[in-house]
Amino acid sequence: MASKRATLADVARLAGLSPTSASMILNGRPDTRLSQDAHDRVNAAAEALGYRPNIAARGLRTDKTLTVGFISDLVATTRFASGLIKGALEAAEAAGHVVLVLETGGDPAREAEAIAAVLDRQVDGIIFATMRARELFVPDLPAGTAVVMLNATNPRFPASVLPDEFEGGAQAVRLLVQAGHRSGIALMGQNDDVERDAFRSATVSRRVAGIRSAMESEGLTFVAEESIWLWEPDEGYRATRALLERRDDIRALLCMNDRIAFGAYQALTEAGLSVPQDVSVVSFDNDELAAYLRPGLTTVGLPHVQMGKRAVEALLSDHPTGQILVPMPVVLRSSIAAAPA
Amino acid sequence: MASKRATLADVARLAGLSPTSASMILNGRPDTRLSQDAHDRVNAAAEALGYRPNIAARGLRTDKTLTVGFISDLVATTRFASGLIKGALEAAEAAGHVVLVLETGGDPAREAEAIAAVLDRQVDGIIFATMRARELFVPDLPAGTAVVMLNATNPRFPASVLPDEFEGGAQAVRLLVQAGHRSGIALMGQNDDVERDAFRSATVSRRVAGIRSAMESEGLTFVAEESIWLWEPDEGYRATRALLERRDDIRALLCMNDRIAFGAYQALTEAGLSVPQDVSVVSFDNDELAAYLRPGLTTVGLPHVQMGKRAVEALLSDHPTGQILVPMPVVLRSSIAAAPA
DNA sequence: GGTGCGTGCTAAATCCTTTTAGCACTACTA
DNA sequence: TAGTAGTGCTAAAAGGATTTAGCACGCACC
Repeated sequence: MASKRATLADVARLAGLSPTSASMILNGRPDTRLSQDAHDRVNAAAEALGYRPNIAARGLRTDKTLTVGFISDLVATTRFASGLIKGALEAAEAAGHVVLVLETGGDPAREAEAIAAVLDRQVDGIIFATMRARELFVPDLPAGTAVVMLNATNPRFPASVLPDEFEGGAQAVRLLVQAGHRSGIALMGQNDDVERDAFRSATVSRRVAGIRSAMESEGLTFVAEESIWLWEPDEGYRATRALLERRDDIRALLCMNDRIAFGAYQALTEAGLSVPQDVSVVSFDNDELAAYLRPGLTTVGLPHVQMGKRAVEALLSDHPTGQILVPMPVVLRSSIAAAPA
Repeated sequence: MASKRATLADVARLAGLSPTSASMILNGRPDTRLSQDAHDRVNAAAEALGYRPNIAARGLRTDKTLTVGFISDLVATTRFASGLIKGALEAAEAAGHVVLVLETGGDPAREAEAIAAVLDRQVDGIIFATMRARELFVPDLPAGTAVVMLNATNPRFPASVLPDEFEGGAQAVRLLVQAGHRSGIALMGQNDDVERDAFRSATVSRRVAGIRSAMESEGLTFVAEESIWLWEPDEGYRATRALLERRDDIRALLCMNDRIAFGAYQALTEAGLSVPQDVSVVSFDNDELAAYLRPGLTTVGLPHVQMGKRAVEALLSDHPTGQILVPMPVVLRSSIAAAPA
């Protein structure tokens, strides 16, 4: 029904003023000496016509499109991705912006395409997100393009948002220590001797560093460190089973992620050990999984939504720069019990 | 470095022609009588300057923005959401379009805002997506706006994309029947007597209809139907436990979704029954979960990605209309065994 | 009575494309 | 020799906003 959108000219005409005046009034320009009467007439006219500015036309003149580009390697794989997107959408909405989401699959050609596509649309800034934090290659961009790296880093773009993995790693250790665990703690998923050269991601190494630092300052050592190549339930199951066959003094498992912990649960159950009475378990990520397990898995979560939010906020601030470390929330459930005295 | 984007005028100047000619040549206008030489010069100039058209400016003139709006109630909750988005992005990319993603949380006010925001940006069409298929209320839109409902329906907008739940439900039944199960089958999550008035969603009722239809045409009946209010692991666990205490003739569980099945696994394990030797399990959705379980859960999946894809394809077709039912894929894992002869 | 100033408003340019209408020229026809 | 047709190209408008520069008027002042 609504035949055509009203334009500024329509509003001006209805108010009996020039488009210039209408524009100034609707934009609340200060220092303009238009009469109160003119204000009233324009506002009434805009209201009556349901006027909304055409953002493309405005952008042509002002170079602001109230739109940001979100270019991600993967969108659908993990809950991580959607959390980042959700956070970005929230912050954008709060700032009256809107988000163009593109996926590259990590393919440089698609990435170049994606960049071109958002640039063609004159976005106000671009967020580059990766699902596994890594150093991301980014092709050349016109100077002055605002860029924030999300869960990624790049030397050319100083602004980045990352989870505070070091502190998160330390917190996981402290959870066990606070419950009285000082011995029989195994680290599942990481063994520096084996994996020295296996670069996983920038953030994982910080997670490990945080873990080791906290262990050291508590004066503790792991009773075992199981290297796990693929951090998936199957591998977690296998590694835990092997560990339990070798030793009978395991009292706590510090798992590098929830999927490993999931596998560990199964191995523990099979071995007739119950969580947390016999063995406490703590891990990382706060996957959907962690809530489904019985007993619920205590885990140090990845703050996806917060990260997405902070990234957009940084992007829309005057000069996005510096590294933002977002705290990882401790999600307490029921997988840690007090160590036997 | 790149100081400013080259404009069409720059290209024209470099080629020694008018912007008109440059535009026509670059857009491959037929029936124009510009010389081969002119073509060559313009193309060379565009190449040299790295010219890319400003889509906003073009849109101003042509009313095409190569952009679609994707308005969803939830973005981050389920893997479902990201699957839909991923599919939409893929199809859009293939068509040279780009996607504006907005989230409304199901709140009518935010929904109205979202619609206004995409309309302000002159999108070529809008997709309304919901995470639990339902009849979605949509405020008035300017006539002629292309709209496709995704996982939702609305009488005012005839085009919609839905999973083929009827057929999917039937397939789940057939999986059991093909394995020889003809008795001792329990339906977990649905009992018509109890839930007659509890409207879950348009698609769930079709799923149920498909299940019942297939059971009937096989001449079978359920040995038990457990109503489950919230389709989460905890409830699935509880319901299954209760069922197993009541009866000892259960040979197969048809679960309404994977999370119920997950809870059922736990109850079965506790009862000393193994999947699939003692009890076969089949369910719906193909959650991430389903792959993590041991043994892997055979499930009739929701075709998220396909659905997102089809929705955008429909939207960009001449006249989006009609209901598109996307087949639900059977994902075979290891949770169904042959029934004892 | 000329100058200066404040007041209230607008014409026109600009952003970058596409598109309509038509110009200027040559070659050919009648 | 005027008229027609074809060829190769362009001027200018349009699309919807913002912004710069400045007009016209009334009033006070010396």
